This record gives sequence, structure tokens and C-alpha cells, in this order.
Amino acid sequence: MTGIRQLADYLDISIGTVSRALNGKADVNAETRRRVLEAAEKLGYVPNQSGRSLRKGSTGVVGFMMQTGPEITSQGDAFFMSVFDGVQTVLSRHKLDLVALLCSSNEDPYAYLQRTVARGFADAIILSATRRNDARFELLHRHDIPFISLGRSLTDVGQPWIDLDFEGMAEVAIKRLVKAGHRDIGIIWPHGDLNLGYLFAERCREVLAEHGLALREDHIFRAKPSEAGGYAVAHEIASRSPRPSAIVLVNEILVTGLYKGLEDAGVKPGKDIAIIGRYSPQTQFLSPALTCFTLSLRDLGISLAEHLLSIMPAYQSHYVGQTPRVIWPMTLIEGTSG
Amino acid sequence: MTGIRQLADYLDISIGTVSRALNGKADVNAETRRRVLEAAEKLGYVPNQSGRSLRKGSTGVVGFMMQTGPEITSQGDAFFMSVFDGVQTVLSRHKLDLVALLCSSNEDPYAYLQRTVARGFADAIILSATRRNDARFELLHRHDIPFISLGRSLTDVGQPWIDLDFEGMAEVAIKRLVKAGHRDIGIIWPHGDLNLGYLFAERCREVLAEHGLALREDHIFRAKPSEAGGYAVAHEIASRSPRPSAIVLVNEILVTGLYKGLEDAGVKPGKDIAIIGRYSPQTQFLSPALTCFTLSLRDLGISLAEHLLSIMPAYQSHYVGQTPRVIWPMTLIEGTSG
DNA sequence: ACTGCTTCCGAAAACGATTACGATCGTATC
DNA sequence: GATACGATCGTAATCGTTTTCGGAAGCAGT
Repeated sequence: MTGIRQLADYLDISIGTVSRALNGKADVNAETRRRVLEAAEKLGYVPNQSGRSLRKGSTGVVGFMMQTGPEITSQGDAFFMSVFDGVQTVLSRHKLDLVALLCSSNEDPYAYLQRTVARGFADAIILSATRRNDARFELLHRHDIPFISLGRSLTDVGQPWIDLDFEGMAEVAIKRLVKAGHRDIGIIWPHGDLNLGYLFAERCREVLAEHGLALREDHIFRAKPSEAGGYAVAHEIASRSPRPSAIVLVNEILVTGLYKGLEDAGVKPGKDIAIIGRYSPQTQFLSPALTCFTLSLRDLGISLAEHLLSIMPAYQSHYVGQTPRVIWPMTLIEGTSG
Repeated sequence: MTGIRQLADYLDISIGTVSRALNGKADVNAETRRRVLEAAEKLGYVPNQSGRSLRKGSTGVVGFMMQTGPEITSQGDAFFMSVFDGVQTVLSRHKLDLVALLCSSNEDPYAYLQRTVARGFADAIILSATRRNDARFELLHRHDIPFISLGRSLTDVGQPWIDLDFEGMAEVAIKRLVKAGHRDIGIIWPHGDLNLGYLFAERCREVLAEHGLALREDHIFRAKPSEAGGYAVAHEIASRSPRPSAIVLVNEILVTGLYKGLEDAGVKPGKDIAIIGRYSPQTQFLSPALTCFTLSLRDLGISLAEHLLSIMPAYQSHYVGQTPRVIWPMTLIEGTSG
């Protein structure tokens, strides 16, 4: 492994000069810098991460925390992969690297985060799957780690967040269904304590009320955020009497199972029951094509990264004055399901 | 932040003793160790990662390299999350952490890997999406980094790998279809240079030959590994004349789009054309349910981690004598599609 | 009392980078 | 010609750990 010492020996100059040359400091001769850069390239020198971050007190990596396991996350891989891509395009401009901090399903997320934070693994953190009350916010705030969350929470420590506009989605979806003549609209509320469920349900209730309609308690269906969860809840929906004439749901993974479950129960989606949900790469290939809300995940990632940078002391000069909180709009794709 | 120095001062002993006590070295008094542990707990001491790994030359993290972006990975949704979960259950027993090394879609994977390796980011690496010829293998081998790949490659530097049994899958699928009377079977070969495509196609050809059948060149369909890719290829399949009476495919993401595409073209899956593919959480909720091959992704992850440990000098004593290469069997789920 | 052996702990040297500081040299200023 | 100053570079301290080495103390055997 070639370190800075080998590089210095090779060039017959001191390691201090090498370091300054590589880090773009002013007090180094242009010719010397050129030679250093050239030699570094030639010998394939890359600064050792541990040495550098020990000295600098920062690591140059941003962590995106997510939970592993089959049924935990409310989003699919494709979701995160696209967001990551956006995040990285911004971070790479500042020579920051993104890594996914993977919290095992049998480890407590709070303890996991505590551990990685104390270890000094990342300079900044992006949180996802925010819960109604999320202690991780306080933890990061206490340790003074810059972070942003993809998702709101009741827990507020003044950090920036970006969240999808579930309330706007609720509004548009409900209005659309009411306009189409639906009077009994049900919703699917994903299991767990994710905040988005509350936001969504509450707004649905409000909008219905504005139209003089009620959200029946027995038409609020709970489901695990998975294909199987969708299948299971479909039977509940089908067998409820009275059965809602339309369903709105926030989780894009459910819908495959939901369709099949309804069909198996003799209720044809889009015909016997209207469905409005969230876009995923599959939804347009279901029959009938799902009427759903979509967004550019890559742009979401870009925004996430930019706002995160804006609160990182070493980088904030680049992005001053941006809004710290964003409710990300979604656009409707008209399918034939509702 | 409380470091080892604060801890030592607090206890009025030397930092060397503190370190030895915490690391379970033998030459430290039991009572002293107890006090150290207690104080560490009380003060919330966690060793600084940079300092530790600088000294030890190892980081305690295992990296799982993957590429971000919407259409890059050949695997879908829950695939990686489940594998990760398995990997972690093993690694956590050895106090190793798993992070996903995210290579941006607009960065060269080789360059990315080179950078992270030279930086000394991870002690060991898990590679996925292995290509027919994969230079990353040589890179890691040259740097003497322990690694394992999820997937074979023609490039062989003696590293362990685990790969799904695509050949076995080809065999079972083809035989099943032939037995059902199919004489003209087509396959879908995912775009890109992933090795699995070659393995699969080759074996299909062989098995067909054993039954006196040929794999027609114009019945080898190329498709992007995405839902949209499946939709696009469906039209090719439907319009080919003669049209194959059955299709086998290795990629689980394609199938949603494939179904829809075929239907739109008036070819009913499972009726007009038989389909056999790979399991994903969605496949059982499609109509007709996909006949497909499945496996325990969590177990796969466990095996991946165990074999990786077996070649890591610091851990190998735990797992000696295991096979370095595994072809992972898949089991057939009989759906109604073929 | 001396030696030998444990048991325990402190001192100090690494690990690889960054950076404050000082040294050197040449040049400009008076 | 003395002084000041800018440009450039080397020296050494530093970050927080781990680990080697040796020393001190205690004990047993002679």
C-alpha cells in the first residue's frame, strides 16, 4: 500500500509538502504541486481514511440509515436506489461519499445509531422511515451531528426534513373520488408507527368532512407494508359490509397483493372498487393500471443532499438561504383503477 | 466526546490499562476491569473508530458494493434487504458492521472500488452483479482484500463465490415445459454483461438439445432488467412468428411488465404462452401466479457472510473447512403460468 | 537474603495523515 | 548593505487508539 510517506520518498520531498500539495494549500510551488499530483496518480496514492479522519475529525462520508429485513421498510429497493443516485450526484461534487448504514432487523435502531454515531463513522446522516415519535432525532441533535430526515415526525429538534406531500395526495385523491361519485371511501393505513400514516389518515378525514362525508372507522384498514400484507387486507376489505366503493393507500408495495386479493374475493379493482395509490415501477403494468401519485426520486435525493449540506458547517456556504423544510409535491398519473 | 484519556483520568489509571481492560486482554486485574467497564458504561465511552482502525489497520466493517440508480441492479425490491439481513446476523456475532458501498451510476465501478479500497474503508468486501469478465476481482486480489462475490465470473482469482443455481433452474424449467408438451421454448436474456445470462442460456440450450430440441436464435429475447424492459420485450415475443409456446426467464423484475405486455398484445400468459421465472414477493400475486424458482435470501446472506469470514485472517478459525464455492439451489413453486 | 516467577500496570512507540510554526532563500525597499 | 517580506518547504506536534516492553510488587522456594 502506498502511503504519503512513500510518495514523499519517491519525490524526495517532505510529507508535509506532499499533503499540502494534494490538499490544494496555497503555499506550495506550482511545479512541485504538478509533480506531486502526477506521482500520486502514477503510484495510485489515495489518502488513508483512518489517518485522515483521525487528524481532521471528519470522515468525508455521509450515512443513509436504513433498516434491513424483508418486511421492515415501507419502501422498496428501487425507491432507495433512485434516491441514493440523486444524493450522490450532489455529494460527489464535494468529495463526499455516501454509504448506507444498515441496521439489522433484530437490532434496536436507536442503539445502532448511537453506536455508529459515537464511533464517528459519518459526518452527517440521513434518516428514513421516520416514526410518529422518533428518538433518533434527539440522539443526533444531542451529539450535534448534522442530519436531515426523509419524513416528518412529531419529535422536532429543529432539523431540516423533506417529506412527501401525503396530505396533498390525500386531498387530490379524495376529491377525485368524490367527484366520480364515491360516497364511501376507505383507506389503508400501513402497520407500524410511521408518521406518514397519521398525516395521511388525518387529511383524508378532513377532506371527506369538507364534502360532508365521514371516514368510517371500519373502513380504515391496517396492513403490513408488503405484498402479502396487501393480499391479506384485500379480504378484509372485500368482506366488510358495507364495503367501501373506493380505497386510497399510501404504500406502493401493497398494491400487487391487494389487486390479487380483491380479484380472488370476486371484487374487481377499477370496476367493483376504485383504487388510488402510489406509483412504483410496477403499478403501470398492473391491470387495470393504477391511478397513482408519483415523483422524481432522483430529484428528491438531490434536494435531500443539498439541504443536508446547507447545515454542515464545512459546506454550508454553498447553499445558504434554502428552506429547511420541504413538502415534496407528487403528481397524479391517471390510470384506470380509480 | 469522551475518549479513552478522559476515562483513564476519571479512573486514575493509565490509558494502556483501560484499553486492555476493554479489549479483554488477559493481564488486567478482574477488579480493575470491572471498574473500567462500569466507568465506560457510565461515561458513555465508545472507542473512536478512526484512532482504532489507524492503529489496528482494520476497520471492523464489511462493505457490500452495489450500484445505485433506477435501472442498474438486476435484482429487485426486497432482494438485497433480505440478503443483508442474513449477512448481518453472522457479522454481528463478530462485532463486524455491514455497510452498503454505493457506487453512483455515473461513476465507474472499478474506479470507485479502487478508491474505497485504497482508502482502507472496509476490511472485506462483498461483490454483487458480477459480470462475465469482472476486473474488480483482480483489483481486490491484487490488494489482498478478502472478498466474496454473489455470482460467478469468468475472471477467477481463487476467491470464494456463491451463486444461484441458474443452470439447475434452466434444467428443471426446460424439462418441465418439455414434459408439458412444449416444443418451442424461448428465453429472456437480461441486457448487460452479467454472467448469469450466459450460464442460463447455455444450459437451456444444452438441455433442449438433450431432448432433441433446438433453441432458436430468434427466440432468445434481450430485455432490460426492469418492469419496462419486460413490457417492451413482451411485444417482441408476441409478434415473433413462429411465436414460442413458452418462455423462461431469470430476472424477477421483468415479469410484471411482461405479463401486461403480453396481455396487451392479446397473448394470455399461462394460456397462450407458458412462463417460468424467478420468485419475488410479487410473483405469487400476479394472475396467473407465476411458476417460479425461489430460495431463502436470508440463508443466502448467512452463507455469504460465513464464507467471507472463513477467508478473513482474523476470523477464519471459526469457519475452517467450508467449501469456498457454492451453487445455491432453488426450489420450484408451482404456479399456474407454466 | 537472594533468585525466579507471576501478576499487574505504566510509559512510550507506533498507525497515516494534517497543519502550525519556523527556517531558508531570494528579492525588493530604503 | 541592512531590513523586511513573500514564497516555499521541512520539522514536529497532533488526532485516539492498541500493543510491546519493561518495571514494580508480591510470593514461593532455597
